[in-house]
Amino acid sequence: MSTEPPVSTAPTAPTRRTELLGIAAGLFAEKGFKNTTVRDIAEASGILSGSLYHHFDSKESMVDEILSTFQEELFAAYDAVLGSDVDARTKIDRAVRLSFEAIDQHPHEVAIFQNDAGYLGGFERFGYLAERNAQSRGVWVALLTEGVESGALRDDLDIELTYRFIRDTVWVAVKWYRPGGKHSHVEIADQYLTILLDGISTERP
Amino acid sequence: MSTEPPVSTAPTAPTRRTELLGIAAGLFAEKGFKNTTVRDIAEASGILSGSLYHHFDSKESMVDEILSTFQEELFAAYDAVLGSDVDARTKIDRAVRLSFEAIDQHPHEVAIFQNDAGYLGGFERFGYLAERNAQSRGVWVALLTEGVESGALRDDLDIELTYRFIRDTVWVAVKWYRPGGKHSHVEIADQYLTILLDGISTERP
DNA sequence: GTCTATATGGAGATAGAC
DNA sequence: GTCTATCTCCATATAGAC
Repeated sequence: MSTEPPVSTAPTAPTRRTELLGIAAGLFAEKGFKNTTVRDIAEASGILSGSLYHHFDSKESMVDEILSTFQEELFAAYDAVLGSDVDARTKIDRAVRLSFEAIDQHPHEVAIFQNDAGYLGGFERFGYLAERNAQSRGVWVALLTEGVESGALRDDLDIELTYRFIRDTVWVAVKWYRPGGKHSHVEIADQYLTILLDGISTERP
Repeated sequence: MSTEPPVSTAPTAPTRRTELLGIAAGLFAEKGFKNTTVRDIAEASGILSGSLYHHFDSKESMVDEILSTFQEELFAAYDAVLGSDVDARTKIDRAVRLSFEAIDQHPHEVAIFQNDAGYLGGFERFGYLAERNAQSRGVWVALLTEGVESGALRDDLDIELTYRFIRDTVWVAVKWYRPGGKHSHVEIADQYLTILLDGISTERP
C-alpha cells in the first residue's frame, strides 16, 4: 500500500485530488491500466499531462490509491458479516449481496481489480493485492465450512471449488452489470442466490 | 478474421509458424497482449525481433490467428452439442463439460480471449470476437429455453442471467485451473454441474 | 494549480545483408 | 530463416516559468 493521502474524517468533500482519481478510475476500468495513458487522464480532466504530476507521483500511485482505499472499505464490510450473530446460510446470503452491492457502488474499482490485479501484482508495491485475495478466500472458506458443519449445506461439497465458483461468478459480473440497466443489483443477487442454494433443476436426483 | 494461413489437412505437423504461434500464445496468456512485446516473443523463440516479421505481418496478426483458429474449433463442438439428439439436461451437461475440456486443452487461447477480447474488440479486424460472443449466447439461451420448456429446468429462471452466470463461472476458471493440478477438469465439471443443477443447500425451501 | 518544453526510454515495424 | 541496424512514434516523467 502507498503512503497515505491526507486523512479525511468528514464525508469526503470532493477535493481536486479525489476528483482526478475518479476520472482516472473510470478510464482504468474502461480501457485497462496499461492502455490508459497519463495523457488520457489529463485530457479527460481538462489539463495537460505534466500538471497531473503536481498531484501524484506516478500513474502507479493513482491506481494504488484507488485500489487500496476501496479494498479497505470492502473488507471491513466482509469482516462485519463474518462476525455477525446469524446462521451460516444468512451469512452467505449477506456476503453475496454485499459483493453485488459493491459492484453497484464501486464498479470502476472492482473492474480495475478484476482486470489488472494480475499485472499489478507483479510489482512489490502491490503485494497487498495478493494478501487481500487470501483474506477474501479465508472469509468464504470459513462461511462455507460453517455451513457444512451446521448441516445447512451439503456435505459432499468441495469447499475450495465452491468458493472459487462463487467468487468468480460474483465478481466477473462487473463486466456486464450496468447501474440503472435492466437488472438491479438486488435482482441479480436474488437470482444468483436462488440458483446457488437450490440449483436450476426442477427435481433433485 | 485474418487472411488464411496455409491450409493444413493432415494432423498439423508442427511447422515453424505454429511453433512461434504457440510461444506467443503462452506469453499473451501469461502477461496479456499489450504487456507482451514483440521482443519478448522473439527472445522466447531464440531469435531476434526483426526475424519475427519474416513469419508474421504484425503482433496483431499473431493474436488474430491464435484466436480465430481456436474459436473455429470450439464453436464446431458447440454446434454438435446443440444439434445432438438428447434431452435438454444432457445437452447442458455436455456443453459445460465441453467448456472445461477446452480450458484444459487450450488454456492459452481461452485466457487470451478472456483477458484481451475487450481491448482487441475495439479494432475492426477483431469484430468477429463480438460475433462469436453473440453466437455463444445463442447456444446457451437455446439450451436453457429448451430445458425450461421441457420441464427439466425451473420455470422461474431468468434465462439471460442464468446464461451469464454459467458463462462467467465456466470461462473464468481458466484463471486458476492448472492442468495436472489438484482438480482435473472432469472433477471440476462434476462439481460445478452438481451445484448448478441442484444447489449447495441440503434442503429446498 | 497549470502550462511550456523537453529528457529518456521502449515500443512496433522496416530494409537489406548474410 | 535470421541478423544488423535503424526509423518513428508514443509512453512516463521532469524542470522551471507563470
